[in-house]
Amino acid sequence: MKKQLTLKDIAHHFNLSVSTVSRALRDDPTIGKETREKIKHYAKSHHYKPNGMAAGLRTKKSNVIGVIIPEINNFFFASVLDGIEKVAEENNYTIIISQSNEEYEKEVKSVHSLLSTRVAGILVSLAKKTRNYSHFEEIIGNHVPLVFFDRICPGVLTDKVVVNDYEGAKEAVNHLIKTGCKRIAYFDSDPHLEISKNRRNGYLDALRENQIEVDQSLIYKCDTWEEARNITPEILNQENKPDAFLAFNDITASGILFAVKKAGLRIPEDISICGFADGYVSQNTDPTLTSVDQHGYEMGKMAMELILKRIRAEKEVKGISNRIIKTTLIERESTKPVLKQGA
Amino acid sequence: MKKQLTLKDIAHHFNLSVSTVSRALRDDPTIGKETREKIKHYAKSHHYKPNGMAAGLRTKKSNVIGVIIPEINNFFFASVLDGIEKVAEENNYTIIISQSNEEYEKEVKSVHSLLSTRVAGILVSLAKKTRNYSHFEEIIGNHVPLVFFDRICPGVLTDKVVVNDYEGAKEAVNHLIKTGCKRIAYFDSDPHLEISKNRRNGYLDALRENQIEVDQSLIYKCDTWEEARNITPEILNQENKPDAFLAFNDITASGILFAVKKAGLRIPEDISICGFADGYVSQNTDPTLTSVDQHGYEMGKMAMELILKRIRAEKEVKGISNRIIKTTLIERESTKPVLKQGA
DNA sequence: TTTTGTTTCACAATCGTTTGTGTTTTAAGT
DNA sequence: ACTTAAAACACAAACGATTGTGAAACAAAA
Repeated sequence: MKKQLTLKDIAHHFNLSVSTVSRALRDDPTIGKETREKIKHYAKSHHYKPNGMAAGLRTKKSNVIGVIIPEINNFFFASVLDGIEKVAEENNYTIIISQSNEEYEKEVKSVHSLLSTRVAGILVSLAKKTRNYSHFEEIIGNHVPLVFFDRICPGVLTDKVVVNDYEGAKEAVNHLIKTGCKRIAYFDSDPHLEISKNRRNGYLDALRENQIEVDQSLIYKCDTWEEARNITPEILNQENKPDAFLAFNDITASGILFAVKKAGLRIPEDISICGFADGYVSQNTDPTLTSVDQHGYEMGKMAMELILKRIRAEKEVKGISNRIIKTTLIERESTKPVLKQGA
Repeated sequence: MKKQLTLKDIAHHFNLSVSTVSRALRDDPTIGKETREKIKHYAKSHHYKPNGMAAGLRTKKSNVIGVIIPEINNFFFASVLDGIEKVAEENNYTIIISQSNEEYEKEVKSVHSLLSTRVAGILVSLAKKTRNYSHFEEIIGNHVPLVFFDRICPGVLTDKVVVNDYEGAKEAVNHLIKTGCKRIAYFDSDPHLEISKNRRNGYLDALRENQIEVDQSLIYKCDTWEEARNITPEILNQENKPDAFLAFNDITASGILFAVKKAGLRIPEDISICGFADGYVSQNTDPTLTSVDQHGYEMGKMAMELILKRIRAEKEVKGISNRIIKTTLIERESTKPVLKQGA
C-alpha cells in the first residue's frame, strides 16, 4: 500500500521545513501569509489528510469515543447510537462500536481493545451476563472518562444516564389500573439488572398504592417474542387469569398480543397490554401498542454530552453526574381509555 | 490525564531496554525465557495495553475499519452492521461508524475523517443524495480498500456486495400474480438508486413476462410509513384500483396495510401486500407481512470478508469482486396462497 | 589461552505530528 | 553604519512502539 501524503512531502515540495508546513496548515501567524496560503492550497488540492495516529501520539489526544452495547440490532440501542453519533459528529468526534452480545467475556475484550486504541472516552451499557466489574475499574484507573447509559452499574463511581424506569413502570401500571384493570401480569427481564429491579419496584409500588394485593404468580421472567408466545397461552388458561400485561419491551408485548388474539380474547376489552418502547413495532401491531417511551435518542445525546464535558475538563471533574430522562407513556389502542373521574 | 503504562515504564522497572520488552511481549525467542516470563507477567498484572497509535504509526497498519451508512437506526442497516461487527471481531478488527443521514456533505466529511484516521479499509452504502463520487475515488487513490454494500456506486471500480434486487422484486411480483393479482401497484424509492432501478425493472419484467400491461399510474414514489398512509387511501378510491401493492420496505408496506384496513378492505382477499424486509415489523403486523428478505446480516459478513481479503493481500488484488446475495420471499398472511397448478 | 559461536540484550532509526527554542533575514530606528 | 526588534522560518526533541543491527557476556571448542 502506497503511503498517503505527509507533511514531509509537502515540505520537500516547497523546500521548507516540516514544522513550517505544520504551522501553516494551522494558520499560525508566525508563518508568512503567502507561504501559508500556498501551503494550504497545495494541501487542499492534493487531498492532504493529517495522520491521526501521529497527531494522537504526539498530543496524547484522540477524537474517538468507544461505545459498548449489548446489541446493535435492537431499536432502542440503535436509537441511542444515533444520538451518540449525532453529537459526536457535531463535535468532530468519531465513534467506534463494539457489541458485547450480552456476554461478559466479549465486554471485557471490548474494553481492552478500546483502551489499546487510546479512545478519549468510553460509553457503556452493561451486558446481561456481567457480574464482575473490574474491567470498568481498569478504565477509571487509566483515567479514561467512562459513562454508563441505560444498563448502568451502580457500584462503579462514574457518570450515568438512565431513564426513570421506576416511574415509567409505575405510571404504566397506574394507567392500567385507572382504566379498570385489577390483575396485572408483569413480564420481567434478567432480575439482577438495575432497570429490571427498578421497573419491578415501580410495578409493585403502583399496586400497593392502589391497594391491590401483589400476586407473585403474575410475575414472569420473559423478555422475548418467542417466550411470550409460549408462556402467554398457559397464563390465559389459568382460572384466575390476568386482565392486563406489562411487558419489558415491545417485542415481548407483541408476542403477548399475538397470543391473546389467538386465544380469541379482545384487546383491550378483555386484556390490556402495555410495553416498553423499542421502535416501530408498537405502531404497527393491531391494535397498536400502548408503550412507555424510553427516549433512546435523547439518552445517547446526553451520554455523549456528559463524556465530552469530562474530556474537556482541564482537571479531573469531582463528583459524578446522574442524569435521569423521563419516560413518557404513549397511549395507543392496546389499553382502554381512562375512566372518567367522578362518573 | 495521567498516561497509561508504556514499554518504557516496564523497561525502566526491570532496567532493561524498550526493545527487549517489546520483543519479550511478542514472545520473541531471542529474549531469554526467564526475562520474557517476568516481563509478560508484569505487563499482564499491570494491565499494560500497547498504544495502538504508536504501533500503527510505526507499522503503517491499523486494525480499524470504517463504515459509512445512511442511518444506524434502521433495521436493515443495523443488521448489516451486526454482520460486519461479527467478522470484524473474529479477526480482531474494530469498526468505526459514521452515518451520512442520506446527506452528500456528511458522507464526504465521513470519508475524509476515516482517511485521516488511517483506517485499514472502508465499507460504504451510498446516501440517497450523493450524485458526485469523487470522494470515493480519493479513497481508491490512497490505496485504501473500499467495498460497497447494498447501495452501490456502479461507476466506481471496487468490490461490491448486493442483493439480487431485480430477482427479488420479480419473484415477489410473480408470486402476487400466481396468487391471482392483476393490478399490482409499486411503491418506489429514490429513482436514481441502483437498487430502485433494479427492483423496478424486476417489477416491470415480471409483468411483461406474464402478459400484464404496465400501467404507469400504478407506480408511485413512496418509501415511508407516513407517505404510504397518505397516498394509499387516494389510490384505493380510484375506479380502477390495484389489487396488490409491492412496497420498497416493510415500514411502507405497514403503512399501506394500515390504510387498507382503515378503508375496510380485507387483506389479502381484496388487497395483497408485499414488502421488502427490514425487521420485526413484518412479523408483528396483522395480518403478518409477506416480504422479501434481504439478509442484511449475511451481507455485512460478506462485505467485511471481502475487505479483509483485500487488506491481507500482499499485492494489490487485480479485478473486482461482485457478490450477489439471493433474496428469499417470505410468504406470510398479507398475500393469498398460491393457486393450485392445473386446478 | 585464543577462537568461534551462541545467547541475550542494547542502540538507534523510524513512523508523521506537534511545539519549544533557536537562527537567519529584513526592516526600522538613531 | 550600527543597534534592535520583529518577521519568517529551521532545528530538534518528543510521543510509544517496531525492528535491523551491533555489542556484550558466557560457554564450548581449538
